[in-house]
Amino acid sequence: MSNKPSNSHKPSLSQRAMQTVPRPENTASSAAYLEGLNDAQREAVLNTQGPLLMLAGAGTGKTRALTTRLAHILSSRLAWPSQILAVTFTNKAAREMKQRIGKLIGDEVEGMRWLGTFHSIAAQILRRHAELVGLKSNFTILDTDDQIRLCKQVIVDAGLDEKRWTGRGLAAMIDDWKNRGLTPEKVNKDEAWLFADGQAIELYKAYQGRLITLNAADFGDLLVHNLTIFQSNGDVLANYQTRFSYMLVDEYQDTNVAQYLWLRLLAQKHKNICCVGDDDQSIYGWRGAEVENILRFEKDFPGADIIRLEQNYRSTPSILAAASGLISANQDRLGKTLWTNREEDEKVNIRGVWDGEEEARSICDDIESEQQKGRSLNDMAILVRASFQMRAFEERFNTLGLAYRVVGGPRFYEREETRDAIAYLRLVRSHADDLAFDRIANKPARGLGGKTMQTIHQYARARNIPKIMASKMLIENGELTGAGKNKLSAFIQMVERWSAETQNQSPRDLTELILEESGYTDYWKNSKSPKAPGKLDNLKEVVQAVSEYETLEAFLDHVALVAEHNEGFADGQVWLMTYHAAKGLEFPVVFLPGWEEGVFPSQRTLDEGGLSALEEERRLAYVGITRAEESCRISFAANRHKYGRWESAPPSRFIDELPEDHVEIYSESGLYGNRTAASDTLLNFEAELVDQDYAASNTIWQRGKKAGGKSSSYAGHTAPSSPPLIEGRSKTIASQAPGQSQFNKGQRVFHQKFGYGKITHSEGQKLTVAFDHSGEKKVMENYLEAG
DNA sequence: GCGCAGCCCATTTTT
DNA sequence: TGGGCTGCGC
Repeated sequence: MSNKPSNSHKPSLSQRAMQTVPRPENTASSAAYLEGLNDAQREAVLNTQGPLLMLAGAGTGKTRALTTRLAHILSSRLAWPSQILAVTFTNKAAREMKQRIGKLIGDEVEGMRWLGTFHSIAAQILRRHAELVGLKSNFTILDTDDQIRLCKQVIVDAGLDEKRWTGRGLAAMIDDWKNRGLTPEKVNKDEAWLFADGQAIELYKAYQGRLITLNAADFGDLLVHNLTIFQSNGDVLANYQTRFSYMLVDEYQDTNVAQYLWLRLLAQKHKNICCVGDDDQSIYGWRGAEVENILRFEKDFPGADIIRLEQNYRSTPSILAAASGLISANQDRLGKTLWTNREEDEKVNIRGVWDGEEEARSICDDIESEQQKGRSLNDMAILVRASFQMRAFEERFNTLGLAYRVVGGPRFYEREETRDAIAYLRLVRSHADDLAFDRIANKPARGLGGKTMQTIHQYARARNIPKIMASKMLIENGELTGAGKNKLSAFIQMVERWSAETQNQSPRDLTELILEESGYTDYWKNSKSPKAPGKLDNLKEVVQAVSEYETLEAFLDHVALVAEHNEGFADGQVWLMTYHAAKGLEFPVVFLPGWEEGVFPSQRTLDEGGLSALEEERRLAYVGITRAEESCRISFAANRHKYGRWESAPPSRFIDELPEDHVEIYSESGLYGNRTAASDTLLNFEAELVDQDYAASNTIWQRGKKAGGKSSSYAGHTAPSSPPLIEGRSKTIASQAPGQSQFNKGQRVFHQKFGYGKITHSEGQKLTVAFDHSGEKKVMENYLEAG
């Protein structure tokens, strides 16, 4: 756990951090809110002038320091609430910050109009100056799904093959540019070849043009339009620069280039910008976050002070040591030394098991045994790398009748029926919202098939007018006839009537009216889909959500920017979520299953990500371990049922990076000890490891194995009289009768990892196969299929 | 316009 | 393995 900042080119950072910045002589420094802060936190609160980087390790009381700082600025009258810009990434973080400041300073917090997410604040600014980028102030904010659909239209309109060039692909590329703050004019010409044979930038332009016609902005636009406005309207920028005398940014390691530029522009006048973050917890690189922003802070803001919060109040020494040891394998980091004065307790557990089912079973056994010892289910969490890993746990929970909750998953406002209902409201608000029109014009079916929609689309595109207008013209000039015409006409009349009703009815009543009259509710009532009852419930939820707003506008803005919805978790449930979802949370007991190569780090990362992606995976592991307060239990399975096939993967390289002194290995005797078919298989995959350069000569899990393994009673729990893990293994072994191979010499076979080959030698279940592409290898027969 | 069979694919997801 | 999408047939 050495504090060895490997970035030796930036020595001044650590040096600075060592220095104690003189505490300002300030009467407020004796204020009650400073009590109980440690030295670093106190400094972070009182050092208000000039740029400041607060490097806050996991569990070091970051939020406390940050909210106290704001309270201090306000109560010292350094600024009015309206002069403070405080940005977060999530609505949840913004809400929490507001609450906690409120506890310190009371109602004054209500005046903090510029406390919010990057996107909500950028949206506020953009609404004020929309005309400067060709929008009207009531522009629609598009979500990801709208973006993709619009991209698809742009691709089709450009006459490209929509199978080769997908909407999703174009949207991803445009997003990437926007994350980097690039308008079509600023994109490097070479990047035109990233998509559609050199037409990428043209498509980006076309997409932006469509957005203007639709009077819409996507998430990325909120920031990029702000930048455009600031850069070409000095007076507007100066206004905000003057207004924001203090700035505070949470989770700075997650900012993308556009957000960074936005902050830098705004901070130029007062330069009182405080960025809080932890480079070791940067896990959103794949979404455009640039760890570089935090690594480079000092250069960007000359004269910056750096404060490290390193005293951890969350975890035991072993957990901290494990996390610190692991993360020290990363090259690009500022380096911190987390420490704690908590008592040493249980070491970090590492357990190897036979397969995924057994992993779920053993973790659930642990959970039940903790529960019997009086621990609440709320206090335990299982964190996974990817959601496919959740199924095994959910199945096990259901079998045992253990209450659990999954955090994440499809969100309320992203569900089909919610989005449909919202599309109706959007269309009622703005008849120009073609994306809403496309979505619900024929849902429920009104006989408006692809042909009619096609005609409307082309007519509208040719004249650059909204589709509703195009529809009306097509009806009037007789280009549409028959049933299609009548149905379309009736639909438009309905929409217009609803729009008129906006004046007379509350948003809630209007929503109910629309869902009723449009036939949308009936559409689900008549549906035979097993999902229909749930969808109807969700529609009621939408009505409920709308009723909390005074205007349709307010509700729609909420929907666009606050994609979350209170689902109201019950108490007494085990938490199940991804590492990403767990960031910022903490639990007494944390289970980290699936530490195998290909699962964690993920296969995708191994295949194409390179070093930086691997480092991000490692940070993810760091985030996972540091969620644990008392007990952290890592496991890996020798075999895993994945995509309908059995796969065997070596333990994660991250396991070998954990410091030996702080971990304890519990491996089953059957797995590593006795010579059984199972252990042979393990020996075999160990051989494969050597092939692939994975296994260092003396890895942790091999040491565990050499030690003969410990008993399968785990972490001091009483082992069940008949260990449930036996069932799982015996079942698997039973399929392979010992001694006799089902394959013959010369037979063609297939192996998951090595592909096709021919058996050259057999010895029991150990077969030697000459693979077509991978050469000759010894493998166990249960990894082979007849080829 | 709908239903079904076959096909392809398969991380993480703050706004 | 299984969910989501597509293309075809009614």
